[in-house]
Amino acid sequence: MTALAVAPGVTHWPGYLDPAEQAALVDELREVARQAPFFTPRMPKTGKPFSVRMTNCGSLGWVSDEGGYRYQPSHPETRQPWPAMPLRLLRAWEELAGYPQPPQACLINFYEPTAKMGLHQDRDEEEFAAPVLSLSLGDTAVFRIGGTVRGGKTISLKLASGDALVFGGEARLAYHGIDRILAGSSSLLPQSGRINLTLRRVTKPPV
DNA sequence: GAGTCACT
DNA sequence: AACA
Repeated sequence: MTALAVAPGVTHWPGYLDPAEQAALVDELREVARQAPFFTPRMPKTGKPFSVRMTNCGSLGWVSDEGGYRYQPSHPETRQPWPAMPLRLLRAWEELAGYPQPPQACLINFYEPTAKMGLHQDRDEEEFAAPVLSLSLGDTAVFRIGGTVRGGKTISLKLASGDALVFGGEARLAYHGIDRILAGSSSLLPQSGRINLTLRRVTKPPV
């Protein structure tokens, strides 16, 4: 498996999941979404809806609404605990994250072909020593990542179905986002669009 | 004056 | 289509 060093702290693994694993993972995510339905997050203060829909698995899930960005142990609408993280995701974390503790949160974002994600930092966690692991399923996304200051230089790369991307170390707080979804570039999903999984360690491990 | 902007 |  080829690891591409995209930038310091940023590694891209094209085709990390083979097609059979991708299909099996989609099946597992379908079950997650049955227990924890996709919801539409909203921007803090303004309440403006995101263009992506999301759900989570793991002990904590990332949510956003008028009250702000936060991690919480239960679904914001059903109030049920998030479903367990599929073992396949825990294995991917063990293999790629280089962090001794398991991930606590897996955010599942669904991008319709018109959905975008503006440049932002993942900084709602308390543990920045752990990297962020991203897995892509379905249509290819045009991903952009820069440095830790807004307005700095950025680079663009395409994330295809099965690709893994890890950003940690000096890139842990890098600004990143999704410029565009290339509709119809994959036939993994029954509809066009993309699923992105982001696995994160939220709290510092107990000493 | 920034923003998970909004548009060109 | 990518970039700014």
